[in-house]
Amino acid sequence: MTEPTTRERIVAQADRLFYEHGFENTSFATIADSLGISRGNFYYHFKTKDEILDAVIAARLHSRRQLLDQWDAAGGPAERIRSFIHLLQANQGKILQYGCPVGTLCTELARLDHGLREDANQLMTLFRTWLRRQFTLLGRKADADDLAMHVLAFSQGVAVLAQAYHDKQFVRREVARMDAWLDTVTHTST
Amino acid sequence: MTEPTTRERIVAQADRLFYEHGFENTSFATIADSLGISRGNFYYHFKTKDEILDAVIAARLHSRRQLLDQWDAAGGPAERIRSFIHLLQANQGKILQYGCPVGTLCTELARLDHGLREDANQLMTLFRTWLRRQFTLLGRKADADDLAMHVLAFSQGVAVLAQAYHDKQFVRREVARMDAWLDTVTHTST
DNA sequence: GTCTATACAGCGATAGAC
DNA sequence: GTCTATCGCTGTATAGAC
Repeated sequence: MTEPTTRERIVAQADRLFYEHGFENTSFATIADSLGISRGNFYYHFKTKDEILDAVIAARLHSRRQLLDQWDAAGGPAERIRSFIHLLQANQGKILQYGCPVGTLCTELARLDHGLREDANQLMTLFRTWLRRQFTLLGRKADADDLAMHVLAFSQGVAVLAQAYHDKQFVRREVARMDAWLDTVTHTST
Repeated sequence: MTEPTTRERIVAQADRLFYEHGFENTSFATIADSLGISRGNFYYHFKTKDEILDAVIAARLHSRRQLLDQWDAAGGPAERIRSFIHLLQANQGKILQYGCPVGTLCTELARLDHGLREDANQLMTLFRTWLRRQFTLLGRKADADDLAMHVLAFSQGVAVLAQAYHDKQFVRREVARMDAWLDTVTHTST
C-alpha cells in the first residue's frame, strides 16, 4: 500500500466535503484547513475549483465502476439489480444525512448551470447503462432502458425523502416494495 | 385587483429566482437588479436573507394550499391523487429545467444545514398529509401514510431524473406507470 | 512541493441623505 | 419608502520566498 499523494488526499477530502456540504458550499479554505495544508499549496495541484470538481467526478466514476465490476463478477442479473436496490439500505446512514451522492451532485450542477453538469450526469448514466444491461440479460430487451430509468427514479425519490424526513422505516418499506416489483419483472416474459 | 406592494414584488421575484437558481446562488443584488430597485431599499423590507426565505416558504405554502383546496372542491379521492400525479406533466417545462420546487428546496436547505430546513419540509408535509387523507378516504386507513410517501417518492425521483436528462418521454412513461399503480390500489380492499 | 502574503470581486448588511 | 455610499467578511486566484 503506497502512501497517498497530496493530490490524492485533496481529491478524497473534496469528494467527501462536496458530498456532505455541496460543491458551492465547500470553499478552498475548508478543504485546505481540514487537510492541514495551505491554500497556496492547493493551487499547485489544482488551478481552479472546477479542476477539483472534475477530479472528484472522475474519482467517483472510478469507484462506482469498481463496485459494478464486483457485482458483475458474482450472481445473475436479477441478483445484481437487487444489489443496486439494496444499496439504499447499505448506505442508509449517509443517505439519511446527505442524500444520494450522484443525485445531489447532478441536481446542484444543473441548478448552477455548471459546465461540468454533463460530466456529473455521466455518473448517473453509468448506473443507467449497467441496469439496462442487466434487464436485457433478463430478456427485457425491448423496455430495458425504461426499466433501468424506473429503478433509478425509485432510488432518487427514496433518497430525497429519506434525507428530508430522516426516516429509516420508510427506506425499508420502499426497498421491500421495489424487491416485490423486481420479482414481477423477473417472472414475466415480454 | 390591487397593485402589488414592493414587498410582494420582492417575494414573488425571490420565489422565482430561488427556484430557478437556488437559494444560496441567488444574491440580494440579483433580486434587486431584476426588480429595478436598490439594495438599500431591499433592507427596508427584509432585514436578512433568511427573512426573505421565510417569506418565500410562506408564500409557497399558501399557493400550494390553494391548489389542494381546488382539488378538494371537485372529484373524489382517487381523482385528486391523479391530479397530483399529473402535476409532473402539467409543470413539465419547469420541472425539466429546474426540478421540483419543493424537493430541490428541501435538498438544498438540508445540505446547508439551514435553520429554516424544517419550514421547507412543511411544504413536503403539506402534500404528504393531503395525500394521506385521500388514501384514507379510499379505505386504506392502515397504510395511508405509506402510500402517500410512495407517491411523493415517485414524484421526487421522476423530477430528479427528468431534470438530469431533460426527458419528456420518460416523464410520460412514469406518470402512466403510476396511473396504473393507482388503479391497483383503488380496486384493492385492505 | 510547500509556504506566506496579497490582489480583487462579490457577498450580506448598515448608515444616513432625500 | 427609496436612494447612494460604504463597511467587513469570505471567496477564488496569483506572486513570490523557501
